[in-house]
Amino acid sequence: MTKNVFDKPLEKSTTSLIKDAGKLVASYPKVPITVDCVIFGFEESELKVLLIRSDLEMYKGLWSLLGDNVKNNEELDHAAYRVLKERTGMNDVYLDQVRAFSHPQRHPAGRVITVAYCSLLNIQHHELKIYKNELHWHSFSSIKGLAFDHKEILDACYKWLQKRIQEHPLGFNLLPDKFSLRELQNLYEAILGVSLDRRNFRKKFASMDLLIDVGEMEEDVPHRPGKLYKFNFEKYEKNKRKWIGIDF
Amino acid sequence: MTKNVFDKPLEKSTTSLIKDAGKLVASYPKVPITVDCVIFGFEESELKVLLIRSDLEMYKGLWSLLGDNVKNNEELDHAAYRVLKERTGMNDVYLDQVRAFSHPQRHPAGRVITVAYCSLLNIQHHELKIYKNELHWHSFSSIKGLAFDHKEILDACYKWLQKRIQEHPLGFNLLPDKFSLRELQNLYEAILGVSLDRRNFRKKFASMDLLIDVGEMEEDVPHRPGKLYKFNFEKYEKNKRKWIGIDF
DNA sequence: GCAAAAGTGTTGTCCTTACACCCATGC
DNA sequence: GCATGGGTGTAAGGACAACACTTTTGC
Repeated sequence: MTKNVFDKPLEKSTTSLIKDAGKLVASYPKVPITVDCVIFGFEESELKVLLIRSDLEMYKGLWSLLGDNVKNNEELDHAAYRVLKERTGMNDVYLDQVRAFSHPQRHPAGRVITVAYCSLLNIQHHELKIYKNELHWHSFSSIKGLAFDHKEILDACYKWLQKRIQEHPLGFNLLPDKFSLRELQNLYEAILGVSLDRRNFRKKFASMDLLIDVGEMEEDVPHRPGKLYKFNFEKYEKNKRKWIGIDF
Repeated sequence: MTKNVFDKPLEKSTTSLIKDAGKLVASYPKVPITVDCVIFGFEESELKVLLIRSDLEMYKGLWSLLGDNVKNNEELDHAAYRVLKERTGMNDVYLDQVRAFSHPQRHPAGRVITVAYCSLLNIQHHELKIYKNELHWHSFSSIKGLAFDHKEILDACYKWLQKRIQEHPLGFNLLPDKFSLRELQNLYEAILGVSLDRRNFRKKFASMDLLIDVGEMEEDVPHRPGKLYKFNFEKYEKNKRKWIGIDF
């Protein structure tokens, strides 16, 4: 039994209230915070990621995620959008927070905590406007080592993506406005790392009734052209699934 | 077109590598970091949460989550476990990171970023050993306002829990070792906020074949006693689901 | 014997899976 | 005409939802 003056749970403690919260917080250790953005794209049936060359001498030659420090009084979300804007010139992109990484040795210069953000975007739609530090798309599967712990962050975001894409229609952000069912299927197969039955895949999406036939066909393909569709975001938003089901 | 010296994406940039990473990081703004733990329990068919009285004068009388600042070179996970240990005396509890909260005004004393952790535990199993700041269990549904932005954090963790419990057998951490199907169903109903068909619920768990009949019955119940079960964690770990299914 | 919850089965519907053939186009 | 992928249907099996009655126990 602890001999504590507050032994009885429900007794009101009136002693030792802290008046100067500022002083308290001033006594906390302070840490540099960064955000790192994992930007996925899709092209030629392949999942891609935006990387830049690390500009640290000690990581010379290695690639790294798009990141920056978080400014004074800047929200993490804002910092992530800012990084994306500054590094790529892109707007109109949605970012999701994945999680924080805090190994004390994760940054060679001492402790830096980073918060990972993830996004998916349409390579055709979002032209890179800034190529500083050799910014460009890398095939996801070819990525071996990265600067810092960025490989670990990337892998965590990839798992996040795999899960997320099965529950939300994120995948459509990776495709052109108008896409064929084959492209859609390639996307899912590439991200989930499985192959899917074509007929069942098509039936699945047909039954969801969330694809709009735009009345056009593929062009410049060396085989029979497929129909083009776009995703019915409005309908999706209206009928969002209220999911109840125990499954493990 | 930007007139940038690195216009060509694939050209190797050999200029302006940063030699002194320490200096760079030293120039980053630094922020006090805290962790906050949302500890869920379950008792008398009700979802509960551990709270303490805020010890800030300005939040006098309000309840708050269990939190503390993150120490120098301390991992976030470690800090969360430490808080739990220090505040409750509990060991052997799993914590999951939910996400970071970073509104610049979320802490009255200035900017503090917090990372929320969530856990579920068996109230019977984990006796509170420390009652400092009136630590005790609160009925989740009765919680109105909390200090700081802790209500927002709590709500985010509740949503996280609802999703999580459908995909992972977390719920069993909230129950006694041996439990009846009724208790299990009460748990799911309380957390998901729905009512479930008893027969279908039992069939579902029967078909999973993850419950072990311990050959005992409930005692001291004012009605026909039910069989007691325990969860087969080993079998679950062996057969973990490889889930592929598009559903939104 | 009454209240309260335990325990149990069937049926219809829907979703998922597995599987094979003809069609349209470019070359 | 051949290669390439587009487009389609069906049957079986499994999961899920809806639904009501009998049993056991405490009081």
